[in-house]
Amino acid sequence: MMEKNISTAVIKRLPRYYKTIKELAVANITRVSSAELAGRLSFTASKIRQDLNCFGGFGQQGYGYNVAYLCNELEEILGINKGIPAILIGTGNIGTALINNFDFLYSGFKLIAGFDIRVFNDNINNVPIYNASELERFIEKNKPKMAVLTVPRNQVQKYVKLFIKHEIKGVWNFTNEYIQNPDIAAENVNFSDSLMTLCYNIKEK
Amino acid sequence: MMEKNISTAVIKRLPRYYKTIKELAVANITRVSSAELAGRLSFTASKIRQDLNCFGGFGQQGYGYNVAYLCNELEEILGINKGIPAILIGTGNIGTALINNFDFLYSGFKLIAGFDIRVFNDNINNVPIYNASELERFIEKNKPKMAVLTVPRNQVQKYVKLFIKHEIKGVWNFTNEYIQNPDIAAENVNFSDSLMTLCYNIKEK
DNA sequence: TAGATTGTTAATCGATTAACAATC
DNA sequence: TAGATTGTTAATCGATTAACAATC
Repeated sequence: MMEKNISTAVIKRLPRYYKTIKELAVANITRVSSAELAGRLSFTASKIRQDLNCFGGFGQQGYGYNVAYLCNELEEILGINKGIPAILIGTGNIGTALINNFDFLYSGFKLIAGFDIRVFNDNINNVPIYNASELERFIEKNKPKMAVLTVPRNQVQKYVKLFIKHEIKGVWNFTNEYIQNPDIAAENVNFSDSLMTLCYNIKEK
Repeated sequence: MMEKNISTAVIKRLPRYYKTIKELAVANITRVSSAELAGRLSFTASKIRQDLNCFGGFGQQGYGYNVAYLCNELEEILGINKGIPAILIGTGNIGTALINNFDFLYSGFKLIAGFDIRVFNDNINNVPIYNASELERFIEKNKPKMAVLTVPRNQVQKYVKLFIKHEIKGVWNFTNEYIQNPDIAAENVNFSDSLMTLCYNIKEK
């Protein structure tokens, strides 16, 4: 919680550490060295030791890291072991695909409802879908802490304002509008940025 | 083409420059300064000038940048004005959502076919979908340069090998397996990494 | 104890910002 | 010409890597 200023570079690597360690844990491997992790992740061992040390000394000289212990610690650090309540706004193609297929719980969230302006009391993959007119009342009552935003970009600012008002702490943003706001954590998933970057890199091949 | 080693940090910002400039062009704005762009993008003006200068002096002292000209140059640099032929493997939920909704052409690609092991001669949103058994023959004949990969992760390595063999230059990777291979450009879109990062950042709020 | 491997400091490398001369 | 704003160099800041003493 009160870790002193971890750099965003480190934070972005945490999920990769977690997943690799989790795989080892599932495979019943009990210990691992930074050098082994380095091989699996194509990072340097030095970087891995330095990154993990931002959060405490999880390893042991001459031994390495205990897999089960490190796995638990990373779950704690990321905060993905709590099933934080989340909602989704906009049940179009991408929204629906996420509800149907994405394992929210694995990444730390419990999807408790979806909303759309065109829907009245439906459900997708056991997630209840309500009309957008119910949104504020639902938030007040159920206090979700995160919202997935899969709506047209012209509606983004309206929803961001509403999220902040109701103390939603984070937004997983699939619109093409960047969200950058000190009052709410945002992850901007931008397909066209990603694909344009690929286009550039293809040229260089 | 032969630009001298542009850093990945710069390359990742190019799409954002392009989109902002494109919007100005569409709005019939003819000139823009680095300071104005800085305001729109929440970058520093200095960074913007330095980034753009990696590719040449597009601006003019005392004037700023000509929007239409810069827009064209950025299209050229990114290479998004060519409609590079692309295919998609795996027409599950996310694959289908992309075919139905994503504007490939806007990001530089023309989606010419989709493939799936469970499908025989179908089509989605006017894109023909073939059985995966047809894949190699199709590639040989139509020479796509990019592949969207939306298959289960245990099939990733098989397809990467096949892409390289047939000189596909880039892969837009939606599986949970990271692709990092000197023989093919890869953009790894990883939903759970993104969401775990958001989970971490929510805790800090 | 000897070997292994961490934690951590110092050195290097890269990216960002500041500053200003050049020039439109 | 005077004002504006770029292109570019130098300074700062941050992130990565190397090295090794500490220690299990």
